Amino acid sequence: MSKSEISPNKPYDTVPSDERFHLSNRLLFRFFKTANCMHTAGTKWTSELKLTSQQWSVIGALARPGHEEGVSVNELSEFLLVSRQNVNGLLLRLEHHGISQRVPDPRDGRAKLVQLTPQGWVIWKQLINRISEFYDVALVNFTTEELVQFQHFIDKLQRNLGTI
Amino acid sequence: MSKSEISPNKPYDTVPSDERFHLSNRLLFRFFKTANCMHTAGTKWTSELKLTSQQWSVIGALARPGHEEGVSVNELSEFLLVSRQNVNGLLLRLEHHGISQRVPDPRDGRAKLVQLTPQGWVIWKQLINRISEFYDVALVNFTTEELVQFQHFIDKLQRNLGTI
DNA sequence: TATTTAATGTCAATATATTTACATATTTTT
DNA sequence: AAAAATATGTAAATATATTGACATTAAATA
Repeated sequence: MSKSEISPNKPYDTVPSDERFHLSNRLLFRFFKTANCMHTAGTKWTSELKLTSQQWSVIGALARPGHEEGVSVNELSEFLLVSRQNVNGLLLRLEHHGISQRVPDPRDGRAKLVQLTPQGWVIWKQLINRISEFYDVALVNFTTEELVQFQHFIDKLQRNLGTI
Repeated sequence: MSKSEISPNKPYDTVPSDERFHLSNRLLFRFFKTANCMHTAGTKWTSELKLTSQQWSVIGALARPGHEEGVSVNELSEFLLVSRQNVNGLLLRLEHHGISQRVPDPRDGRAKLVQLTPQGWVIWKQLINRISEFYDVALVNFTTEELVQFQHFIDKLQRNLGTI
């Protein structure tokens, strides 16, 4: 049952209103909205620590095993998939709260190593437990199999977007 | 195989490092990043129209069948799941480009009806085709069944977040 | 009818995110 | 060693998003 049979007067380049379009539209629109809700809910979840969900990501990236001695701004930018300039702004705010610091990279005079301060490590330990609770709420009623499947879809979408 | 059997010295409230946590962490982290990439890729996709992907949402909401005569800012805010203030900013930019306008609501002196201008309708017709191409790229290699399943997961996550 | 309550839109402050542009430091090349 | 190319970090302009505050209009209540 092709589209042209249904609406012969509406060619593809005028009104792409077939099922596939509506399905895609609904899916990606909700993906958008859900990501936004996740950010808002996450930020509310750790409001007592004065940390936004983006800041979770940065702190988590700095606390990764094997990266305790420091990470360059560029590495952070690539890991988080956001611009260097955005990372810089995030770091300025974290530094203002005494959570992270930048020290010169002994092996590259151009670069600086971003690392958690001792206070940052304390906050990380509180944060990771709070985040874990958040995950439990956000993903309650998902089986392990569903989580795997869900992530598989996200990764596929992400790869497709990477081609743009 | 409970966690306490694996690492008896690491109680839940210190290092929640079990499989479930890592799976959740990876999934939501990638969800975040993918949404961000989607915004960036989408905005690049319609850069020749000078429209960002958030503006797609607003224009699309104003072009919905049955809402051509206008929608209140509050309705827009609820539909898009973003704050009234954010909608206001988006509308200011759209109005600056002659795409939308606000007219007094004859049935409610407090409210204003947001509607597309004639030029806005012209742009919408160009936009919807470009968006359709974007969807095709973003969701290539997804079967219809997978799209349905994917959206089911997103909706479930969204509902869980709504409880926070 | 007068007062309170609620809905609506907007302003201001702040955080997140992008692109463009540029200064500085390090490599690489000549 | 000097010049060109590259990597890195920042600054500025703009868009998106939030919360808090507030003015105005409408609706509910006294």
